[in-house]
Amino acid sequence: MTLRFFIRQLVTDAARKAAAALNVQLPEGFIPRIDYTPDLKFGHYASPAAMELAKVFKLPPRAIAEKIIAALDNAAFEKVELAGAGFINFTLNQNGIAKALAFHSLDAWLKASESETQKDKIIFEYVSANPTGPMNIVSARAASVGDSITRVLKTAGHDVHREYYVNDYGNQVEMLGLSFAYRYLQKFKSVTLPETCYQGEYISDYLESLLASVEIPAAVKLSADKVTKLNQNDWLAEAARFFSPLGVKAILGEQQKDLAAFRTEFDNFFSEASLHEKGAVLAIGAELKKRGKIKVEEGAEVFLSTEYGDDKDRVVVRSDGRPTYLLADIAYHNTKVARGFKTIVDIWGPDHHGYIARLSGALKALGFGEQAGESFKVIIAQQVNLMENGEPVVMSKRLGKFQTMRDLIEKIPVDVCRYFFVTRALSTHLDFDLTLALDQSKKNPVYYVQYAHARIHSIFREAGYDAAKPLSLTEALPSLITAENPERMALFFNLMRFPELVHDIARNYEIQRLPEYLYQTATLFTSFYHGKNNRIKDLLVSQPAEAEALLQLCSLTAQVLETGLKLLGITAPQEMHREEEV
RNA sequence: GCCCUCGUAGCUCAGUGGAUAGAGCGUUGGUCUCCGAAGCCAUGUGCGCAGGUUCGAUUCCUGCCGAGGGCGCCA
Repeated sequence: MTLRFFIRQLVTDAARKAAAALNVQLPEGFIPRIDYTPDLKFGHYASPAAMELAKVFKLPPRAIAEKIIAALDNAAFEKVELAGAGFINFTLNQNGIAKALAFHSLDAWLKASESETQKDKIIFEYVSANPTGPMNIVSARAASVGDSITRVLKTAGHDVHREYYVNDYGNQVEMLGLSFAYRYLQKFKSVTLPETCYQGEYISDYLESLLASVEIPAAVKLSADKVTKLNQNDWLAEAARFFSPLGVKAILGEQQKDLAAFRTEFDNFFSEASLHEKGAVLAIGAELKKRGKIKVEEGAEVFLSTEYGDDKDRVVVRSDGRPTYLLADIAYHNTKVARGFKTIVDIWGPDHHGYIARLSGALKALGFGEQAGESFKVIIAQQVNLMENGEPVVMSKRLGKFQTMRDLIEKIPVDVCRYFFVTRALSTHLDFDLTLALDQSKKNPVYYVQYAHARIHSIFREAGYDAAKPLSLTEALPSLITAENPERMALFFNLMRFPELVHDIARNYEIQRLPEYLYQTATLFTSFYHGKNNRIKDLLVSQPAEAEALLQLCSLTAQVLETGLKLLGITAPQEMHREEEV
């Protein structure tokens, strides 16, 4: 159980008693807010509950706060004070603090705190890059954020499914096949690649590996002799059909390699083509029609998305009878509903924001969201600007060393990439500073956090402890936390917040708060480490019991840093080695 | 034209409607006989403008100004 949850229960009880005594009704489902005090000198936690209740109770906040304090079970508190306009400040005593430490390790504590989560079945879709070329930097950002958020959701106790939607159907896939065909033809004959084809050199590279590893059927196989008497258009059509699925497979394989190198995992890669093959796409169109949400205009079937706040109605079946991408996406999201997910979250690229209204409208039209707890949320991953020496890096072909996710991974360590990508809210533009990313000094925050972790392991090595095994936390630890040792107290209460932060992020998806927290933890630890009274090496001789307790504090810090970094897909090294400057 | 994101310290940015708005970088000055100096300590006249909602607004709403991005019977 987290301390915040514990206090919230006590305040809820007290507010209920206060309401009964005053003969007023608490608002339906009232849950008092429990915040952190702006400074530990005010106490450890604070609640503005009395201010929130002022209107309902028709009393001044301070008067309500007094009633709540009077009704509060205060066994866990050293003091409970009324402050400011009506804040209730809580200072825990050692019994209270020990509540959180009853689990002896961070893992056990997190596990026990899962019960505070309203467990949900969540599907998270992210990256979903088109299988027509290498992934770009925004995909890397989405991968990093999606992966980290889902790790947090799991830790908080949710049932999470991570999915990648593969657009392996339609025009662009045919165009991909045609691009391969042209590149193949170019090996024997000078032809110009049409503008509609994929221009990237990577097509030729993939073609070569395909030619080396796959049996090419006679109808497609070319030779110098055959090219002279070729019916070019017929051959191109045939060859495009042949290369199309192979090209998708090859490119998807490369994408998966990059994702693995980036330590991002998916539970499933969902094929769009599989929906078309099953007839699920046209079937969902029929379902919308049955529900009266389709009109026919110039021979095309049009979804009435304006009924759901869209700018205009959207074509879902073209006048020639072929479904649009939107209809396939509706069918895809319908499978998410059918698979029993209550919370559906998508991370999309910046070019898709206009798409939210029509898809969420379609889900509403199909009845999703009518039941309690059902929600559909889209997070837009905004663009990434690469910066070098304070100047934007132009991503032109000529200058662009950093056009793709792979370029990025090859140049910048994954630990650094992943840290940088999660330091800003996904929905805001991100300047990615390559100069700072390559900097191994203190300027680079990820190394600062890792350094603090490594330093703790160094302390354990020096003290003759096995650093690989976390120390079991005992009641000796809270006894350290006294006002005479502000560094210990600041560090300790920061550590107490970690499980609370996990729950917050699981609720609001604001992953950027985690790297910020870890940096803060590293700073507080380093201050503690330099504190005159905290020299474990000396205390081991003079005050072995206190040294043991301090080692527990260090161990808990290391567990928090390691677990936090792991949630971000970043390693927690036990020793740091700086690469020599060349 | 419509939509999205952003405007906080010299710079890059934090800040689930609450108490004295915080970090890093940069600047300047201290600091290693001592568990790792990738460190620590000190150093600041800042919420774009105008309304509104609220007991309370940097936070929510509206308008304006400024910056970036996006708006297909492509996927």
